[in-house]
Amino acid sequence: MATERYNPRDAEQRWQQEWEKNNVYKTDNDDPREKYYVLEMFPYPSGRIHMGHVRNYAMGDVVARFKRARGYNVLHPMGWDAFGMPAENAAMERGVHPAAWTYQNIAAMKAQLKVMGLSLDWSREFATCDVEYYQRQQHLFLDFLEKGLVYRKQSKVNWDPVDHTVLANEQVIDGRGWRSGALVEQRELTQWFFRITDFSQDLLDSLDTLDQWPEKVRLMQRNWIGRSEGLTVRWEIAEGSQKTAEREITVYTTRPDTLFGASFLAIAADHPLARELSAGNETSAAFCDECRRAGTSLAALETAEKKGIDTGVRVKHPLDASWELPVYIANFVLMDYGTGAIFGCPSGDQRDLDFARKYDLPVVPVVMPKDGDAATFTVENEAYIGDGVMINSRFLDGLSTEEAFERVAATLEKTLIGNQPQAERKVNFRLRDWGISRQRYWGCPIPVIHCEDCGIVPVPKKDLPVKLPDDVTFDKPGNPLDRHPTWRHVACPHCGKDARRETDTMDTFVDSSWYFARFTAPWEDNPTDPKAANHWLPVDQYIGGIEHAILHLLYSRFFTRAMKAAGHVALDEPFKGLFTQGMVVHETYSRGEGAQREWITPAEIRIDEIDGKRRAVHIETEEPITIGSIEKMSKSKKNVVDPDDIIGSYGADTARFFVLSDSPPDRDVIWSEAGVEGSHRFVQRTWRLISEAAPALRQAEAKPAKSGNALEISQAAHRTLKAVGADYEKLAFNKAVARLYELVNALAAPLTEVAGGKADAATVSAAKDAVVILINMFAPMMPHLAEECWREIGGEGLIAKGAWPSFDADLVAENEITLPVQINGKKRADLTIARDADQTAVQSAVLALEAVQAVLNGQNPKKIIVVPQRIVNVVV
RNA sequence: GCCCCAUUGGCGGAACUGGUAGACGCGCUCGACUCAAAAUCGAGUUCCGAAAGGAGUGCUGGUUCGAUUCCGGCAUGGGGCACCA
Repeated sequence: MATERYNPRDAEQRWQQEWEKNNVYKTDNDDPREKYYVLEMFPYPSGRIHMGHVRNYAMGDVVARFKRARGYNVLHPMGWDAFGMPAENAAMERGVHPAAWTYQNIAAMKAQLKVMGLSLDWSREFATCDVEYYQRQQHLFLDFLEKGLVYRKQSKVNWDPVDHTVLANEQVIDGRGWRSGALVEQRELTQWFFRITDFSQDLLDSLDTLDQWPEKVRLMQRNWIGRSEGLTVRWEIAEGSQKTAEREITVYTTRPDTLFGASFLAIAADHPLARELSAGNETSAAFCDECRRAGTSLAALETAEKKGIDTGVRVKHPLDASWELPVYIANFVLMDYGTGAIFGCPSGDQRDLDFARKYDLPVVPVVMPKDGDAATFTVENEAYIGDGVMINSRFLDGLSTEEAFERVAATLEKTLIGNQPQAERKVNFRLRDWGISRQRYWGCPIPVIHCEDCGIVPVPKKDLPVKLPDDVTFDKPGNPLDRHPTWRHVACPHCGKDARRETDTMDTFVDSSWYFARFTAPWEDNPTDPKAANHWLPVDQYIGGIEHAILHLLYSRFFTRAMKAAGHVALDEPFKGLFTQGMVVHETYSRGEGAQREWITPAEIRIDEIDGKRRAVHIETEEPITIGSIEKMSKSKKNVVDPDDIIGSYGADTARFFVLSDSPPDRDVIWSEAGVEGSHRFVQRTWRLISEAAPALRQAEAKPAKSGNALEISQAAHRTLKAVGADYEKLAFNKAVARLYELVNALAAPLTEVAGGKADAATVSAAKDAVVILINMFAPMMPHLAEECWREIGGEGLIAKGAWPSFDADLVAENEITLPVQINGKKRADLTIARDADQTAVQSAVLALEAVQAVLNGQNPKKIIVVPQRIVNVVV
């Protein structure tokens, strides 16, 4: 009777070869069945996959296999997000060419993914650094340029004055360059931009149609796009104040109702007026420089202490010309948003209030809560930002905030200064155009040529691709394309004169903004084959980390619209269903500080617990290591766990099953191996139960029992089948796992009986039916074990090509239900009663219960609440 | 700083649309098998309490017959903030 333990090392390889031999996962674009496109966000080829990848791809694979079993023609491709900074860093640190480094990493990671047994169509694989891919991206860029979706403008970068290099925000640590340690400056460069703001309103409105996206992602995008309705208001500069060439300052405000609470104007350091004043004033120039040094990131800007300086310029209040207000240059005002100038109403905005207190500016409350008292309402250290009733606001007093908004808007629209209205209604978006220029080598070259006579000349499509030169060096700082001896020299396609290539490459977000479309016909000479793209798109189920909730997804949505404008696809929204899986997070470990800080992988350290305190030491050197915060697994922080150990000891199925168990897939998990033994036990237990019963099962016909002893077996199997199918549809893998455990627990005794030859024919048939269902249910999660079990019980063909079984409705229905009985909201008893019993029957049955009688003590209950099919609550 | 999310036993978590809190797994305890161990099987396992019973879903206040679930405030942790991908 004893069978051998399941050996994943042997079985997994065998079945992977079998699938490959049969081309099971190769997708035919002309297959007539209904399509289903499932896609996981493709990985950056950092070198090794980590548990976060395993989790992501295991989920996608369950969906792919499940949908295949449900009869769909499934597209499930894989590729590589292969351009980006780490390859250049490796080149600088180790002298490897970025291409060599990247392709080696891809080979290593592909091997790891292969071991996982994913049902991917590898024939469609590509890397974004393949010339064949980025050539089509250049084609798209030229099309967008032609459609007016691309332009150039001045924009700021982090400049390292020692390394002569543009730094990413990530590379700026406490205002200094990560390698040189030099204070980072901001430099203005002319850079390329995509006009994503052309689509602001549409990108916002269409969020409502994405009903298969998580609400939180839609909300984040809505806030990011940041539509606001407000007023631009012109403030005249008062005579007799600081001299300036300007006559007025235009301010954007969403709160014109609070105009009578204004106590200052604040302008950005890059505002034309600030620049003008700085030219002749050292203090103001120094302050503006300081603001610019703060870094390009919004987070850095907003966490910095709020500061400003008085320019000496005074402006006239738009509703009272005799009222003059000071104009400050302030570090919290952004030139990119609105008009680069605001009016500060300290009582209605916390930031303005802090600023006013700091510089001793008046604070006049102008809005109070509806039920407030105007005589006593004051604002001290907390601004009142809500809606309410206007006070201290002259002709607005007593109005609601909305009414006041309208009155001010109507008044100022009619007031003319120099024949122009003083104010105009304006819809404003927080969303900015997408800067795609990168001063780096390892990216897609922007296919443009600069000619002294002809200006900017697009590279003709017939001259594509603009290939990256291979012979580059990274021993010197700066962009290798810039200092390449020949690459940038080229004849102008227009006039033939000597000209130079654009040396900026594209942001890697561009690469990932259309790869999903390329997968539909990766062999096509044009960027897409519109027929294939329109057949497969939108992606039915897109799965990836929540960290991409805004940028990647928004850029892809824009790109799809731009591609539509250029005729490459016929749709707006690329992703119909989105699932944001939680991240696999882990503690970080490091030694050294600041720019010297060096990250250490978990594999290199040991955790000791001394007096209840956790301490980390380096295994090799025994030196103490700093335990840092818990963060998403990333190559840069090295807090990654390689799945090879787990797959090596337990097999891919156990690893897949384990990462799908327990945690809800959209929740972050702190990585821990505790519990992997349980998953492995389940694999072995399932194999043992099935293989021991297999000789008997092979002979039997699968037939659910409708009555008798075996009924329970069939009910358990069919109820689980219904529930697991629903779980897979919702991507609730952890729940499916729990149900499978329950079913196997329930089948253990009958299968042992069958194996021992002690079961009657009806039981053997019901057991066979249950086992067939069981194997099909765990097949999407543990495909190798499923094939092995399937063959063992004499199944025909491959489970990977099999159809999802259907459940028997009679077996799923419940005739009797057990109602919990509460007394005053606390459960005191159970009542088992026919499912269709009516309210009165339930009530009298409840009153007859001993527990209820005891509490009632002969009296009548105050109230009995019967929630059909759910619960009874007796109120005493 | 701003936007979004999470918080339930020793641990991961379950609880459908407001209706039995703790399914399932891990760990632990006890038992069976064994010369012994591993593997396996069985029983128990929120906390307090001998028990009866009581308390309990980060904290706090509210709505409700009834709140892990809805609303207000707070705390802690995580993600994003436009050049990490």
